[in-house]
Amino acid sequence: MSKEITSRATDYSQWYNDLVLKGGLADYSAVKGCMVIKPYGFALWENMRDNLDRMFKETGHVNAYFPLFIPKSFLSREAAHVEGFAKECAVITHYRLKNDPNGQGVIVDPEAKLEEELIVRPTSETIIWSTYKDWIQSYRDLPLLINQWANVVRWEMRTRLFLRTTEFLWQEGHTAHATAEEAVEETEKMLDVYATFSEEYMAVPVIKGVKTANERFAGAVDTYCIEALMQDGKALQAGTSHFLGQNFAKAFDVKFSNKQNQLEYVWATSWGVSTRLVGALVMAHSDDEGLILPPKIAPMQVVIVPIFKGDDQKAAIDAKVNTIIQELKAAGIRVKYDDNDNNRPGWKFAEYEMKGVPVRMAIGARDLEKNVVEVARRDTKEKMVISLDGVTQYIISLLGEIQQNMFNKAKAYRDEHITEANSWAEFEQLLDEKGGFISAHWDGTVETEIAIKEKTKATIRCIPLNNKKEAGTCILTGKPSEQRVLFARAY
RNA sequence: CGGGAAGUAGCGUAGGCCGGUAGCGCACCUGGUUUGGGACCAGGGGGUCGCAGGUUCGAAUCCUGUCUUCCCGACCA
Repeated sequence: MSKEITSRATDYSQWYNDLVLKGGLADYSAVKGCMVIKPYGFALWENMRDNLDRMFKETGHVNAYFPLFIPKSFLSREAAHVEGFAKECAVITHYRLKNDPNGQGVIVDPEAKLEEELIVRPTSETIIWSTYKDWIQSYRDLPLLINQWANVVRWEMRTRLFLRTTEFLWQEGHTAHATAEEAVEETEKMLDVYATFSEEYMAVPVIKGVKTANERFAGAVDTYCIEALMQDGKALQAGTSHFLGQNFAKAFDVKFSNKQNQLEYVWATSWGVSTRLVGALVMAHSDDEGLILPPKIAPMQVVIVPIFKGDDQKAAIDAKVNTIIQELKAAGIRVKYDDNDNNRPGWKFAEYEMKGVPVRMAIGARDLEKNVVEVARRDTKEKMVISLDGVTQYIISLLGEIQQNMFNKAKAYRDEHITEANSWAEFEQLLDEKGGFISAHWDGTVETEIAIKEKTKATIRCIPLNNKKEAGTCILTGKPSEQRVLFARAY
């Protein structure tokens, strides 16, 4: 069949592409590096977005929206920031087209050149801090806790569906505080929100940590991150939360009067997660038969497939299924009844397995007689025959069990793939033969970090929060080290 | 951006070297039989062969350019 999926063992990259394309999440588009997010994929993103949005609001944040375009000069106000993003910015130079005088089509009107070019935002710190200057005068205006849901553009050389696209959807929180302590607290609080969301909703275990100076966000004092592990043993940065110090306040001259009526620069944070999370979800859980989606964010949690001979049986099944659906919906469960007659049950089973629907119910005349239904769970592929009495309660607890099982399985895999290396030979062997996170001593210098990356393609994913101090020697240079850090090859 | 591969109907592909009416499977439409793990029979529709030039009486096929995708690099909060 045309919908066969490449196995993970054959070609992991192709497996991932197959799942995204054949699972109906996204498609390639006519624009290089940009994808079309299809309804099923967007529904998944919406469920992520809605839960995150609620969590942001519960922690005191409000939403706003800032422009897509940023004056070129803004970007260069913060030196490290422009350094980090300059190489991947789309630039608007003109605002008008005209008919080509020499033939068909249209050309850029050379008379419509902009006085100052506009950058399509790769991130919004600059446009937002230029605005915050007008919003903040007093300590009474702080903290300012704002989030925006937006699209951004980063002109990457090599793109991959969801994991790295030229345009992507994300949220970016931008907060302003009176003290460094409060800003750091905010940075850590939002990292916790991300970790909670990832583990409790996506069922993807993450390691919270801090980036090294070399991996830090352009313009940040400290970058916190959550790191997840994919089934091929590569790490994926799933979210970041930055303590920006006073860098952007100084760049955009944002000061406030404190209680003593002294002017001080404002302290800042920014934090974001993107549609990349969809890629993380796919790669963390799915198998060679297709997607496996966690119940809490699956667009469909339950699909019901009728099995019938003739209209009479169909009518009897419809009647029963309608009462089941009403009960499930009343319990807040997202359920679909697929009574489309174009495809037979076997086709539907395969299709919904590919789409990763957590629970499938199949019901036929035989079941009606016995007052039962066949329930199949996607995560373990087990099938159970369940009494129709109390089936709603059963499904509710089953969805909870699937959610928990998916997390447990991913966590067991992740935990098995955090390995200590105590020598260079061991480090290289682990990278090539086992993958995953490697906990090893590092002498703390950028030079060593880069040297290791050049030799092995492994990077320091993070220094875990609450890392225990432990004297040792750097695996590459043998110089003294005070703690282990986590290395991995990463997306 | 460098190296490699590819683009022919919605999807997967044959044909290309050696130029001469574009074929097959799945999907789709109509009718019928079916329905407990990717149904079957009969009939039918859909293509300027990625796009733009060029060579030629004639181009899917040869030449040039260009766009897009995939794999490996470089790049990447």
